[in-house]
Amino acid sequence: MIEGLVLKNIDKLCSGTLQYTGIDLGKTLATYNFGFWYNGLEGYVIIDNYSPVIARVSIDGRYTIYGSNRDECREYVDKLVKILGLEEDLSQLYRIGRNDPLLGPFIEKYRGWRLRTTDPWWGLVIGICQQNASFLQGWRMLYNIVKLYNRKILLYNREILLPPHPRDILEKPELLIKARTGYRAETIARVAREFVENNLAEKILDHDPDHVEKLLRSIKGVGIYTARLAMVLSMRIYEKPPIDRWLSRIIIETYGVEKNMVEEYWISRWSRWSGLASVMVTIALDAEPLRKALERIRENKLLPIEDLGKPSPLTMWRYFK
DNA sequence: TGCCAGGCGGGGT
DNA sequence: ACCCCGCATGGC
Repeated sequence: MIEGLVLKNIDKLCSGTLQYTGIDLGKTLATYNFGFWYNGLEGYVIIDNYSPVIARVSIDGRYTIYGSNRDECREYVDKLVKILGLEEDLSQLYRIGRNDPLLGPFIEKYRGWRLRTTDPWWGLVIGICQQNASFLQGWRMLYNIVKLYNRKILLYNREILLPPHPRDILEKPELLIKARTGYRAETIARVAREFVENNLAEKILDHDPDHVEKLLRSIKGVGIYTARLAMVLSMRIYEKPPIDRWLSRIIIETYGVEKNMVEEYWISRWSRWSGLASVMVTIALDAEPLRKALERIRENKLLPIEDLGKPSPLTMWRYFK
């Protein structure tokens, strides 16, 4: 119990229905999400994590937006559409990947799936927590972070958790250790400082891949993988793919390419969609550890398994509540 | 018990 | 340009 904590209450601003055919909002909301933000029927989408604006979205498309500034509602709906990727045209990617030995089945069965983006700060934290750890360990760190910082807002008197503000990290860096992030805590704190003290959010607005990658990599502890994953997850910059040891091995085994040619091959295969393809592979193979993932590929089990018995990108919301 | 895993930087060559 | 190591933590 934190003494004197008063939660800000934000109001209902507007509501409506998202009319987009061919989009599977359930899968879009479910992927890489926690139980406190998605329950199988509806989810909370954080439109602005700093002066909080939140959308409640049900899988049939109905939405309500909560915030403090009623005049901005139309702009918030536009942002919601962008976050959910509702207007992203993936037809070229589908054409390229139709018969792909790795992503073919996923691309066919999950046509309605879209990448749900985060803000750059949280995208970087996600990337850092994946460093040198299993999928499960990384997402447990993220879960611990949200729970321990316990940043909340009241939506019409309903409490909703939010990711910590970078300032929260600078105030209580010790909670990162409690969240079991280990040596990653220093990197997360450095990134938080970049946002608070050096206005990193403004600097990366131009979305030029090389410029953004260079800026992010200038932070100690943020390397090529973390920078690019954050670029995919928060800015839809797909032309510089994040390729970790896991995906690298998978590409080597599946396509029979040499180790030093992996990135070049992946980019040439997926054209400007290579970063999104990287994320798709993790979903298709349920983010299984390498051994098991390679086994799945050999057995041609290239679609997510509904009852895996353990958390996967699509089902982790059922486990982390 | 070590050893390793969806990285990274710092040290060597 | 490489190669190699240590690093928090957790799983096996």
